[in-house]
Amino acid sequence: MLPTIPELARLCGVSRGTVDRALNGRPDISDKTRAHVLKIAQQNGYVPNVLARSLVTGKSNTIAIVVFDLRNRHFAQMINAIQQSIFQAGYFSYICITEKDRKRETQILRDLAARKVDGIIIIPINKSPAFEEELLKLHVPTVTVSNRLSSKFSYVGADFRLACYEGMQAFYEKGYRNVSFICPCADEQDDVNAYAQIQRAKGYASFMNEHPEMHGSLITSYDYCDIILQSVHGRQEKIGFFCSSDYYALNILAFSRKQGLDVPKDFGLMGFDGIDTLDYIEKQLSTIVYPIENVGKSAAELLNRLIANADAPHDVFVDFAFRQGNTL
Amino acid sequence: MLPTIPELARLCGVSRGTVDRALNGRPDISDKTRAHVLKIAQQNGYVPNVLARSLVTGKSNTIAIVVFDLRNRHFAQMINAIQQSIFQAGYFSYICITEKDRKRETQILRDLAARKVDGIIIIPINKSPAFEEELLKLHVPTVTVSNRLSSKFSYVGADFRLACYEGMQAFYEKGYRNVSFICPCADEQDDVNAYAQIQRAKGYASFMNEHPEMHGSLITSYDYCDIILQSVHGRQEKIGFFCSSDYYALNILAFSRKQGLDVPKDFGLMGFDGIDTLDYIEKQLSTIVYPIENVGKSAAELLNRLIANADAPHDVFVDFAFRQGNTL
DNA sequence: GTGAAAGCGCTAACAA
DNA sequence: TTGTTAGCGCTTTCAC
Repeated sequence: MLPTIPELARLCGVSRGTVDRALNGRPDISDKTRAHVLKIAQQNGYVPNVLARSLVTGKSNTIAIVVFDLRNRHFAQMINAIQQSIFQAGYFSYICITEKDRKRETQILRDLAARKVDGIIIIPINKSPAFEEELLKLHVPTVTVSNRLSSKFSYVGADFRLACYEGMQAFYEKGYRNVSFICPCADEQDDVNAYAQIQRAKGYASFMNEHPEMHGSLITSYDYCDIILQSVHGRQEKIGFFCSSDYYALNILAFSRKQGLDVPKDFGLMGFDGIDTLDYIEKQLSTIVYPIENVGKSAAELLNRLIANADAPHDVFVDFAFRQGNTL
Repeated sequence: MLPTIPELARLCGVSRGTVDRALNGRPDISDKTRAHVLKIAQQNGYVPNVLARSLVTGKSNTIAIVVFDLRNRHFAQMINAIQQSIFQAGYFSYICITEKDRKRETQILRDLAARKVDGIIIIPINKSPAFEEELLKLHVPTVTVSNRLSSKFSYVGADFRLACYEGMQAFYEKGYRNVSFICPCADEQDDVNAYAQIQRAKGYASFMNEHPEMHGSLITSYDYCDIILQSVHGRQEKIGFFCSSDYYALNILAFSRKQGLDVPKDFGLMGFDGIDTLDYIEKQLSTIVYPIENVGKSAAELLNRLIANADAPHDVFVDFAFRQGNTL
């Protein structure tokens, strides 16, 4: 349907090599022939076949972004940032959603290798050594984000542990001596990679360890709203809840609205991530801002360097920041 | 690095054709040879080269989703729904962001044709006949979403005009006789495709025409918050604002919180789309729900049929629904 | 400055 | 049942 190089060659009365020279701005061709070929190509709506080109060059100019969700604001923001970076470099990107299905993730990675992607940015949901080995065997430059795999893979993230430790300090300074940490993901099966979440829980635990005067617990149940309701009931002492993700905090705020609870009067609340949905709600949620746009940008740049075999840091840690709202 | 078919053939001591038969479950091969080839392939980490396959079959098993934004909840939800549908059919998808840059959109479409995508789902930002012609010349099955191009292209959307007309009825029944429509996008340059937005504005206009007792205007300025502030000031009569997108309404709610205005006491507010961010805010925004997941699903199914040359409706209109909140 | 030919890795049609 | 071969559309090398 669309013309190919041999076709243009016939139309122009020159050889395929000459057409190639004209089309791709290569030297060793007269201005006249070049102009002619270009005109004919244009007239016939010539579109190069990138697949054929990739087959011979070995470069597909495609990268893949593998995440387990898209509805979460966080991922959309990150993907957006990555796209900005790579588009200029001429890359297209596959977006792949694993839905926290480990098998699916494995399959997707295999498929991506079959499609000869030049690189992969992934928030992995697997973590087994077998998985790592498979990923390595694909021989595709890979950057892991948020969820760490092992030192065999480049990583972009933040010091989540320290971040939560500092979040706890904020509670402490505000006079809270009873703070629980809400982190349902930490409870998932052993074989799921929840690194980022677990590090956050560890930061909490480490603060609690160092402060025996503190009370509170790690809440790994998805019924955290009910648990909060019970904990708050008839209590005098200041009590706080630190969520490992803003989404939990948003749910809690919606819940307390319905229950007639007042934050921070009835309990203090803090989130994590700093998603942009927070801009629209009535309270300013205190949270730890994990600058996901920077993460995306860094991951893209790192991957670029890996692909180009250029010098690149193995890991990149972005700065987080505590943001004071009015829920503490 | 990774083995290819000729390599496996050598390793197995059979011909390339036989390897192909084994690998792709084709007939005319003994169980024994098949098993042997499969084992060797597995041992050597064989991964097919999909590019080479596509080159010969003429099918890339890839579709593209072209939108102008990703940060908007709406698009993320739609992409998610599309992915669900097409993944089962074995497709991968490129996500392309045009950022409302018309040239960029044109370039992206050309690049997609060069990559031999099997189909395209697009919320177009161009609308010129020249653009349509270019798109047609690519000979790639295409489904337009929300923003209509012309009858030359399949379309998935809703009757936005009727939707807004009905939205106005809701205002009317609540006693509002002064309602303005906030639709900044309607003001964009002539050559930008803002079909969905403009249809909404038309629904408003048509209601206003039929009801001379109504007052109000079409607000196309992005300073709509200030305009509201002035309009509301010292007014007795019930006044309402109908936004062509929930995002405007969310901004207005955030603004009125700051200004100490009370919705719906000081003014009535209605949005459009029903994005899921609404679940987290303190008010229940009255809105028109445009079921974007259905849109995504329908678009994917329609595209599938177009690609397969199967019977397919030319256009699909999904049902919208007015959702009563507490902002009227 | 231009043409001819090999080959990227695969599928598919035809021989053996 | 298996092997051989001709492309898919392109890049690249080498010869003219």
